[in-house]
Amino acid sequence: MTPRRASQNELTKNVILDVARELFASEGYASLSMRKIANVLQCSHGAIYYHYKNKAELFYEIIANDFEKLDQELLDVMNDSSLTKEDKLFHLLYRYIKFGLTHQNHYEVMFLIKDDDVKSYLQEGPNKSLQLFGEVVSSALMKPLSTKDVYSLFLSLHGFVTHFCRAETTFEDIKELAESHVIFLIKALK
Amino acid sequence: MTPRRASQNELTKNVILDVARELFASEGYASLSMRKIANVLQCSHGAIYYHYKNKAELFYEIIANDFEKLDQELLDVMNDSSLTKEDKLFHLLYRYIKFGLTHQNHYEVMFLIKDDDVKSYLQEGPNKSLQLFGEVVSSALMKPLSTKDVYSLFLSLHGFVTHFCRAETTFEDIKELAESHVIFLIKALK
DNA sequence: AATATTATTGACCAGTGTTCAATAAAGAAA
DNA sequence: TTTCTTTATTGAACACTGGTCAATAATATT
Repeated sequence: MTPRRASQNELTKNVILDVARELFASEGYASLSMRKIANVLQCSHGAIYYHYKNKAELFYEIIANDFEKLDQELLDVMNDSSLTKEDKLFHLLYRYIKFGLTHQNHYEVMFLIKDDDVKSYLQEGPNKSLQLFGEVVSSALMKPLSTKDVYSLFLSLHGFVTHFCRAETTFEDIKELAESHVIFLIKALK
Repeated sequence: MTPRRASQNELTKNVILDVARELFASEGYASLSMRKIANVLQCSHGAIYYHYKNKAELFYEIIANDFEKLDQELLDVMNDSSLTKEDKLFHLLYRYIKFGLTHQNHYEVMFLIKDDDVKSYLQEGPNKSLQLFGEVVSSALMKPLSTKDVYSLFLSLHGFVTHFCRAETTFEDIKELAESHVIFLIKALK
């Protein structure tokens, strides 16, 4: 049996997470195998399973962070006192798109993947973000939105992000289109 | 070596397609393996590769059909003389959603799957449908739509379908929501 | 020093898409 | 009818995947 690694370069959750996060951002969920991660970490794939029950759990820990980042981003726009209410509304939607397209592989796991193992970990994340989204948009609009309208608005943004995630387009490439999409949606709100 | 099957129950593209289409509708792309199809067909999985280069090619042949069905559905609404222009617009959007949600696994491959093998077969399909969609909506709206607005409208519907595909919700379950989503989007068009 | 705990390994399992030599069946040519 | 060719089929093999687990090495505790 090969000797166990020295405690200097101990395999911790954090070490795994750092490596996995980076690989994941460039390779995506399906393409990134536990063995590939283990390879970069210079450990056996079995070792990862000591720290994480399975692939879905490992990836959820990465994603959980992203939901917080997304929520924070929405709140940041909301609390930016240099923006008018009108501008806030625009930027809320615009920033959502930007977030999705600059973290495409993350967005995929957050909102797109059908895999049951993955979904079992995604309980509050999406709902919480959706709720915050609704509150924040309502407040920027200065008019309470119906749940249905929040849904429509959110899903319309979601469709935009989804489409360009699939096409692996960068945000820079569709900036103008994103802008016009947001303007399009704001018209529906009035 | 096991004797080759009698020519009576010959393995043809059509036989494969029929079985694959059905299994695929209930199991989805990722979960349906070539071996499972072969199993139902009572042949070896290798035999399928004689007729189809790979899994993606087989599934594309199924999907190609679906694009035609979708296009036809849009045209049917367009040519329904019992509908006013206003109603046509509504039904175009509504029927798009209905189509997506009643053929979820098909929709997934048509517009959602990231897999490079699959995408290599999906060249004209989506673009052609999008173009038709734009023409047909413009005509129902009695006002030419900018490419950007067609995109926005389409992606907003797409987001709706995508979301409920992921959640594996039936169309019946979100009929009212679909209706309000369509109304929401029509507001943006005016 | 002996023992218990923790972390790691790698063989193994069942599954995947795909390839391909072997071969059986059917059809054409002699 | 016999030979040859073409076509369709099989199933072993390959390189992967996520996941499990007994063996064991390193570390902590007694």
